[in-house]
Amino acid sequence: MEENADTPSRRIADDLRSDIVSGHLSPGGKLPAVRDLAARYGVSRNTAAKAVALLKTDGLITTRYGSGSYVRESHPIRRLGPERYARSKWQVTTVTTYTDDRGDSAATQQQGGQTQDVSLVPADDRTAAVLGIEPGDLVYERARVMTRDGVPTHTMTSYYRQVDVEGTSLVDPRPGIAGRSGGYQILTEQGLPPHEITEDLAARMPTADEVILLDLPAGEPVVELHRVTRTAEGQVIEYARGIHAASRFIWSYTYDIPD
Amino acid sequence: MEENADTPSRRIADDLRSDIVSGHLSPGGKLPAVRDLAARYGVSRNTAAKAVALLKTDGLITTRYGSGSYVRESHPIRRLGPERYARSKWQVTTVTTYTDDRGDSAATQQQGGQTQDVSLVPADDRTAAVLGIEPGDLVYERARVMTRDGVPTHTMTSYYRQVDVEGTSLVDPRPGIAGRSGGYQILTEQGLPPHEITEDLAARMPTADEVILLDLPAGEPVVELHRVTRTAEGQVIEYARGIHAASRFIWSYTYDIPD
DNA sequence: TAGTGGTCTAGACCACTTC
DNA sequence: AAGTGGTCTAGACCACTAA
Repeated sequence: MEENADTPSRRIADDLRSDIVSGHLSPGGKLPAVRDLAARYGVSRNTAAKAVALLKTDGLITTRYGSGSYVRESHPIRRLGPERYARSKWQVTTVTTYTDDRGDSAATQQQGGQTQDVSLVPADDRTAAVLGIEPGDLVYERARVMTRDGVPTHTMTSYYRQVDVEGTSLVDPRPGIAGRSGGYQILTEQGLPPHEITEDLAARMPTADEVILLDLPAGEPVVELHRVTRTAEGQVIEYARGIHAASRFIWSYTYDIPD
Repeated sequence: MEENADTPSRRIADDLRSDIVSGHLSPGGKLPAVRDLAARYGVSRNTAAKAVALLKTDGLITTRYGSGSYVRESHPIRRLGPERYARSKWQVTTVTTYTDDRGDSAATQQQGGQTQDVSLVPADDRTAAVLGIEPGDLVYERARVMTRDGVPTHTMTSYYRQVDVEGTSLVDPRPGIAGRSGGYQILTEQGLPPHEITEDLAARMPTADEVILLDLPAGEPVVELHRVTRTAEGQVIEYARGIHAASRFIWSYTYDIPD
């Protein structure tokens, strides 16, 4: 059943792997140095390094330059269901504002585990098609990077038609209102209450940029999520794209069997 | 912005990568031999091989032992929405049967791009919890491997309570009835019409077994899908687990924003 | 300063494919 | 038989971390 290349580097990697999964090496624990592995197994340093590299691309360990190799800590997994968009979570009746302590002049702000950056950009083909405008037309882009416990977990970039959000606090963001899911609140105030969501999901390996942005360990895939939000009348009011570190999420959907 | 290690192997890999994305090397096309790359760049064979290995783990190329390295063909992507479970697709009124030409005696059969294997197995903890039975209780396991154009795309293994399907054609499978989505038809005949589905999705790197089973190229993630099917009364009638080659699918879900 | 991961060279052997 | 990918050795240098 097993079609394993029985090579020294694979054997060393397998030994280390079973040490990890069996718990002999606990998360955060340090692996033997590559030089030590080489000596213990009687192989060259290069071969031992290759074994460690295998575990790295498998996402089992992380290496810290000049420090050592460590068993990767498994991150808490968050389950994402439709309830994360529930009205009760973003619909506010009394607007509570609070001032920004640090008084940033830039549009980028740190607030509650996310950065936010709003700008006016020309729509690309996909965005234009979804929002029902022409490619190149200006749209408001609201780019966010969400973090949890100081670790970046995902990005989410929303696009709005200019006419839909012009003059709102989303365009000139102040803390307290344009936070998480604040977009839906603003669209509701604009007479465009969101009603229906379509989410498309695809998994792939990250680009080099995404590895840096999300601080992804080697061997961690990402899930690319495209979200289209419509009103009850079917008008598209938001198009959003997000990149999620795969290991930190589970998506969950419940629906009736169609006819 | 770019935090790229400027090493020879990276540089070679980058050159090849831009040849691929620019189209100078078309899908299915052959890359220069490692020895040639080494000579052209004036590096050791080892270094050139490392560059090729980088592209391989990125999923951009495939290597064929003893033959060469080739630009990976992009597979057609299938969009998966709830409509794939539509009643009209599996509910049959007139049962059409046809005979198995090859007359296999085994329970494993080839039919229309999928293998099927039915057996009675003890339920693991997760399956038991979902189906509402005790761990170790016997359940019917229906394991399938789906292929498309001769390429395996995903596995899907369903679990049924013994009492729910005993004596049906699912247990003693004959071709023509227990094909794709045949399980729902049988459950309906048993007085347990499926009504609601919950799907959980998670992306991760494949195990060694999955790489072999799905013939996955290096650097291709998988999506693990867990499906729970219930009747209108909320009774769980099927629990299924599937492994999908990520690059061949997009999942799509549409739902109303909850309150 | 000592230890560590990362990378490289030059040469070698093996396994597999293609002809 | 020739070409190719995969792996290995032995030794070297560099960049980074930690004390």
